[in-house]
Order: sequence, then structure tokens, then C-alpha cells
Amino acid sequence: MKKREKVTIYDISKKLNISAATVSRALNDNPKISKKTKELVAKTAAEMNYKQNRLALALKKGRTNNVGIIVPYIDRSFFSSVIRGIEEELTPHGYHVIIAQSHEEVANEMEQINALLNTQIDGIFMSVSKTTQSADHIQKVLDEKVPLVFFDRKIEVKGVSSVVLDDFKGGFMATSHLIREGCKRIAHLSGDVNLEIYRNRYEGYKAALKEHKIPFNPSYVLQTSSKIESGAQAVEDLWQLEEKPDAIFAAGDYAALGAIQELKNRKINIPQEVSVVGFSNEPFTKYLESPMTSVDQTPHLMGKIAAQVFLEQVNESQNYSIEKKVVLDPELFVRDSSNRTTLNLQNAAI
Amino acid sequence: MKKREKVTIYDISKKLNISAATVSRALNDNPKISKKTKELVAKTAAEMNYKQNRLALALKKGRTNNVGIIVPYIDRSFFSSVIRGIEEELTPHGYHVIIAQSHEEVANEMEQINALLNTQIDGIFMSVSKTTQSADHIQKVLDEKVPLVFFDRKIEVKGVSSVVLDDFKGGFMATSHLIREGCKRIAHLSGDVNLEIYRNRYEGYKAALKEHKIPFNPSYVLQTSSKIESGAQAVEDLWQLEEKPDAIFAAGDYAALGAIQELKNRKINIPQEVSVVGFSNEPFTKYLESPMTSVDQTPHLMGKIAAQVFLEQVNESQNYSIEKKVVLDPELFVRDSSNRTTLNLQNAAI
DNA sequence: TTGTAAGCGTTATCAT
DNA sequence: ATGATAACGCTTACAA
Repeated sequence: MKKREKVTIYDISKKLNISAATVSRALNDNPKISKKTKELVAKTAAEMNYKQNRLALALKKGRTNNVGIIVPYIDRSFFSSVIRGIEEELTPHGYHVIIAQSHEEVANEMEQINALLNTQIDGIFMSVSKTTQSADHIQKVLDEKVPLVFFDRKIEVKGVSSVVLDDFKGGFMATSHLIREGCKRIAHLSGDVNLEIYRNRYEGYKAALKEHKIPFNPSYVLQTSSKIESGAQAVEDLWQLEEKPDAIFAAGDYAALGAIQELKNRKINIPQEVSVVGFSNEPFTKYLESPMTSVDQTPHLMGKIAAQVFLEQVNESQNYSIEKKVVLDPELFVRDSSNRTTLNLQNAAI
Repeated sequence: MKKREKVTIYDISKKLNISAATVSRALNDNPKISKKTKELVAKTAAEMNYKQNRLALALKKGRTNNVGIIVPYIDRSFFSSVIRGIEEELTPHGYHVIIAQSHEEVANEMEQINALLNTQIDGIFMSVSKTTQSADHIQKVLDEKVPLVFFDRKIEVKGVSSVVLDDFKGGFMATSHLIREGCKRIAHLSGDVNLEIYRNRYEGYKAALKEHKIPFNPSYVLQTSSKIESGAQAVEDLWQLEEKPDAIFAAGDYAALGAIQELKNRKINIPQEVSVVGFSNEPFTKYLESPMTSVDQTPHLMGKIAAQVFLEQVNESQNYSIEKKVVLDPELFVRDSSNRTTLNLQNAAI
């Protein structure tokens, strides 16, 4: 492949018989440069098809205007929406977004962090993997004084900002909704307890029961993975019980879908006999034959706010340890799978 | 924010009283460096928490090991899957992936291209926007001798490699399948004709009709957008006709879903009275009450192959104009929405 | 085997 | 208003 030849400010300076410094200043609209030279330089640069080499700029300035995003998988609806939010907020500020996947493995997470630090990114956005327990690898980021923002899945690290959903509230809303619909024996399909988000959804569930004076029954709580089969299995297990549940609040939409499928297998009426609520508001939930009620995590907004938090952090020049914790409100989309009473007109539209 | 201090090879060289060049060589495992020095340098580097500045390396070498990907929207299931494929193929080779969105606007596409070229990416992957007509902005990429690979949506540019689906075949397979299921009056909901992919699906549809000696009826072809309402509207229009269709092949899953919804409104039996086939195999299609038949575009594979094409291109050092056109085979997932005869066991599993 | 010095393309400091 | 020069952190001839 032929070496690609780049036009530099030196080429322009030679052609115009002026110094490279002048060209640089003219290009940067420095007030000390005469209008005439500026125009001349601009014109010549365009003619020669000059393009600024942002690499050299980055080396000089010590910042690349690149940020890294580390997520478990980029093709999950939730994560790709967050990424989109970040991209859209940051692009107008001249930043570029580098993405990396952890595949839910803390080892990959470490590698990706190192690789990103090597490329001199100006910041890192990250949603930790399921297997992340300690904060050792996170500490390296802080040591380098690279701004870090957690979103959705975080671990507690002093001095690190985060933007997360109020998962407690989400669990509380979902459960309260079921109670309002008349459900009394509400089961909970919880997620991986290693992740704070699932613990919080569970706590929200318990709090709602308590507030409505409904006794908490531990045998109604099963841990599931975010797989359809896992949700179906949970129903099988629950239906071994003497007292069957009359509602299921799943901490994830896939588990909820599996539950629905197994309930239908058993000819159980949804929502009349058993109501179901999921979590995440995955796109598929609203396209089901009887659409599923689910808690929306506002991922696009989460991305945008995470980006804003980063921008604030970068612009604060003095104190080097601002920590901002943003907690977003979840939104409950009530659909057929839990709607025993009236049709919620507000959310009936797609 | 405190200026972050970086450890350079000079810091190491001072501490060890050797030259920076030796440090550099030792770090790069240069055979001319003694084992002893290498070990010493490695140890000291680790102690001092040295991290290579890949920016300086990039400036020196003229390559960043970053590639850019431009897609209409990153949070569309198809695109995020392709991106995932590219990322997974390229990460082991030390590349990082920068993503950018065009929002289906050619103007944004141009801006993103320029921005990416400025950051000195080593290659660009791109799926053109709906509004892209000419190749002027593409030519700039070629002028800079930056490897370019189109995926899925391409425009014809001499010397540019591409990885696309055989959309003709996809349309042909879908239509032939419907014919085999006994359908005689097959309607087609086509997509934006500005995009080659939709024209090809349409051509595949026509070819299948022809092969089976089924007369082509232009009033059975309607242009739709990739919206649910658009598919529903199409059914309304089609059902004005004297001779109603007995099958619908939609060039997109959302239009197909809209069609299904409207057919159900009209109490029309699917698939017995009208069979429906979509295109893209969006995740939601298999979770529908009666899952939808759809043509899969193997996006993850498409990403991986696009990445491989790029790698080949980079490694070819001599001729600077290898053009590779890869065409992937679509895969038909037969599900309930078109399955009049037997259950296809092979694809029955989720 | 190791050291010296130039260079990648900018910008910033200090002169003029 | 403009020019000369150093510096960002690294690699790589060329010397030694």
C-alpha cells in the first residue's frame, strides 16, 4: 500500500513563504494574525486539501478528545441505547467514542481498561461486569487521574461519579402496581445477587410488600438468570408450592417472558389469574400478543446524563475529586400482562 | 484537575542511567539488547508503573490502530450486532473501534468522515445512510488512502471492498418459501427504493414468482417505511383490492409486524388465510405469540468478515487497490406466521 | 550491545 | 504581526 502523503502546515508555510507558526495561528484564528494572512492561509489550506492531524495536537496538548466506553456486550438493547446517548451528547463537543466489551468477565475488563489508558483516552464510561467484585483495576484509572463515570452497574469507589437507575424504586413501583391491581401473593424472580441493581430491585419489592402489610414469603423469591428458560423453570418451581402466587415480578424481561410462556403452557390466565411484570422494557415487550408490563430504565437519557457528568468533570479545573451521584427515576409502562382493571390509555400507544 | 503526570521512557532511562533508546528497545524485546538489561528495564518499568503512550507511537508510525465505524444508528439490533462482530475480530489485533452515527443524513455522514479522518483512523467501516446518493464524500476517504469497507448498505465506488447480504437471494428464498406453502397471490411490502438492499429484495421476489410461473401483479407491491403503522396501512390498502393477497412478504420486520397486527384486527387467520414473512430476523420476531418467519442477515458474521477484509487490506503492502466483494448467504427462519404445513423442527427452538 | 540525534505534526514561548 | 525554536513521547538509522 502506497504510503499516504499528508499535507502539513509546513507544506503550506513553504508555499506561502511564511513560517509554520504563522500558519498554525492563522488556522486557529489567532487575533494577532492579520485578516489578509488568515484568508490567504485558509484558501491555500483548502486548495492543498490540508487536514489537521489531531494526533499531533493530542500529543502536544495531552488530550485526545476520545473517551472509552466499556460494557458487557454492545449489542444488548439497553447498552447500545446508553452508548447512543453518550455519543449524541459528546459528538457536538468534539469527542469520539471508543467502545469495548467485557463479555461479563472481569479479566477482559482489566485488559480493556489498560488498552484504553494506553491510547490516552480522556475519560472512561463503564458498566461493570457480573464477575467484578473488587475495585483494584478501577483504582488504576483513578491513579492516572482519568475521569471515570459508572452507569447502571457500579461498584462503590470513593471519588467516582455514577449515573444509575433507582432500582429500588423500580422494584417498589412494579410491586406496588401489582398490589393495586389486587394481587396478594407476589413472587419475585431476582437476578444475579452479585450485582447491586438486582439487590436493589429485590429490596424495593420487599419494601412495597411491607408498606402494604403483605407478609413476605421467602419461598416466593427465586434467583434466575436473564434467560427465558430460567423464567420458565422458576414457574415450574413455584407451582410446586401449596399456595401458588397470583403475580410475578421479574427483575428482567427475559425471565418474565419465560414465566409467561410457562404460565400459558399451563393454561393459566394472564393477567386475571397471574399478573406479570418485567424489568428493562426491552423492545420485544410491547410487541408481544399481550404486551408485557415493564419498568423502563431510560437508557438513552442515562447515556446523555453520564456524558454531561463527564463534561462537568473535565471542565472543573481546580479540585480534582468531584463526585457526582445521579439517580434516575424509572418509568413503569403498564401493559396487558398486569392490567386487571382498566386499560391504561396513556401507555396504550406503541 | 491536577495535571496527570505520566511516566515516560526518559524517566526510566534516568533512573537506570541508560539511554531512552535502550529502554525503548528493551521494552520492545529487541534482539540486540542483553537479557539482563531487558529484565532490569521490565522490572523498573513495572515498579514505576510505566504505560506506553500509544499516541506518540501513533504519531511516529503514522498509524493509530483505531478504526471508525459509521452507521445510521448504533442502537438498532442489526447494526449493534455488526459492530460487535467487528469489535471482536479486531480487538485481538490491537485495534480499537470508534463509533459514529449518521442519523440517516448524508450531511452527518460527511462530517463524521472528516472527523474520523482528522483523528487519523486506520480504516473506516460504513453502512451508508438512506439519503446518500453520490460518492463525493466517499472519494475523500480514498484520496487519503484510508482503507474503506462497506457493509450491508453500500454504494458503488471503484476500488472499495464490501460485505453485504445476498438480498436478492433473501427475497427469493422468502417468496419461494411462501409459494411452497401453497400461496398464490403474494404481496410485497418493499422498502426505501433509494437503498440497493431493498431493490434487491424486490428483485428476488419477482424472480421467485417468475420461476414458479406466477404472474406478477404490480398492485400487490407497496412501498413502506420500516414502521409498524406503515405495514398496517399497507394491509388496509391491499384489502381494498378485488383479489386479496394470500401472503405478504415484507422487506422489513416492523412492516411485517404492522401487517400482522392489522390482519388480526380484521380477524384474518395467520398463516392459513394469509402467511407473512419478514426480513432481518429482529429479536422480537421469535417472541411473538405466533413467532414470525423472517430472513436472517447474520449481522455478527457480517461484522467479523468485514473486519477480516479490512485486515487483509492493511496487510497487503504492495498493490494499493484490492477490492473484495463478499456476499453472505441469508438464512430463512421459518416460524408460525408462514408455516401452513408441518412444523419445521430445525428452527423450532428459540 | 548501547548511545546520539532526528523526526512524526502540532502549538506555545520568546524574540523581533 | 510574524519568525525561530523547543517540546509532547516515542522509534530508528547511524555511530560507537
